[in-house]
Amino acid sequence: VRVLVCRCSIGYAGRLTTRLASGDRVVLFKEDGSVAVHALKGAKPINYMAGPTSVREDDDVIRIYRPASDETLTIVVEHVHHDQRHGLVDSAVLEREGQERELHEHLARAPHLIEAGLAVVERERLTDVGPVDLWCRDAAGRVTLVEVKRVRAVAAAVDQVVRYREQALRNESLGGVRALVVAPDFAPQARVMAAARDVECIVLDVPRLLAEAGPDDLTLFA
Amino acid sequence: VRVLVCRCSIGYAGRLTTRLASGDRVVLFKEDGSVAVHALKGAKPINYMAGPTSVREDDDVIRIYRPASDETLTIVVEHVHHDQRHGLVDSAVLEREGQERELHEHLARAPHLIEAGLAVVERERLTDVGPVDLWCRDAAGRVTLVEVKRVRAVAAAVDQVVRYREQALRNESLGGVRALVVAPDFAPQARVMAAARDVECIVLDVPRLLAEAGPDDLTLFA
DNA sequence: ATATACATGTCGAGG
DNA sequence: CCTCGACGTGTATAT
Repeated sequence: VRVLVCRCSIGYAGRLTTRLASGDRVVLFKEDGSVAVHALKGAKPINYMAGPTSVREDDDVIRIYRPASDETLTIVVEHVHHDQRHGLVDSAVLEREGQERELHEHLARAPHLIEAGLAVVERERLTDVGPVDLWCRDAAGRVTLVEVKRVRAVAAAVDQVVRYREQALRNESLGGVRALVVAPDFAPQARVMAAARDVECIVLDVPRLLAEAGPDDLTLFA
Repeated sequence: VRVLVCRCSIGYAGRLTTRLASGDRVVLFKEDGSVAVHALKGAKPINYMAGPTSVREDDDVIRIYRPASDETLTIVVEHVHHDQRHGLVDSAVLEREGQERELHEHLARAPHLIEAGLAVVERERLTDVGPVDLWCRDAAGRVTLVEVKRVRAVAAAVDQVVRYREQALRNESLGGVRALVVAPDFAPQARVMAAARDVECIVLDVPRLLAEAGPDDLTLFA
């Protein structure tokens, strides 16, 4: 990895065109050909290129080209504060825990958290318009489709479950099909949409429940 | 900005939990409190924290905490290859060309690209369920709502313009309101949705048109 | 501060 | 290979 700290101007041309006037930045060149330009603020690079790329350096102009997508990043170096290559080794991979998939599993084991009498028939049931998170039957035996959101639900989440319901109605010609969105919190527009489309909003912060109880104790809640 | 090149192990706990075993990485600490951890591959940080944060360093353990979202990034430093602070200055802002916003402006100047006789009444017209990209009237005088996508349109884009149409019908009690999606390309699901909901799909790659002609020559196309 | 939509989104799973 | 939805999404903009 090469770490270049410099004052520079940067241009990008590819999916769009960007221009960044002169200023100090930290530029990382990695062995896989990827490049990341960090400005002084923000967690994400202000400019970047995915590898593989070809890097050409003519004097004070560094030109990074990515043939696969015909993108070019051009860095005009005006002053070098620091420039060093590091021979580094890293074989570790990032391990994640606590994704939406797990959420479904926990809810599938404790559907009463959503509603008394609810029974999960199938998880991730595939339809023509996408997978339904939880395909259920309620206490009255009605088909009930549940879309689970780990974070705040927005209008799009309501649209999503409405699509599933339409498809379910078409393919199964069932009497009434209910549509639910389960989320820790709902955006105002989502509430409006849900009311308009007859979708039920269930406020339920499963990650927090899991944190407060043990992962195996979800059945304790009601 | 502090640039730390080191062998380290990293843990993140917040919206989920991640763990990264020992390896060499480049860590950037910025003045705004944000932190970016770069592994040896990939343009984007493998771990990161948005600012503002508090950073505490006890011996070989660096703990970054973000109160706003109760997230913690923990870096256990095993070996320091390089560690340096740089006093940097950068007041430039990234200028982008070709964003969706600009597309609206161009289309507003050349609405005939969408359809002959179309007239733009208002851009970014606000409704209770979101802003309508282009609020227009067609040659026959009918209200016509246009949703513009810079990239391939998916089902959600169709849902979006349908929301706007519903709202328009409710608030204005207009006769017939047309709904259009303009995009360089449409996903099959989007086509199906559009047909089912009576939404028209207009294939139009405005960025390419702009690239082929000059930005001021859009009116030449028909 | 909150709410909303964009993004060079990027990434991974499923058919 | 394509199609799709999730993402620790992050980030800017408008209310």
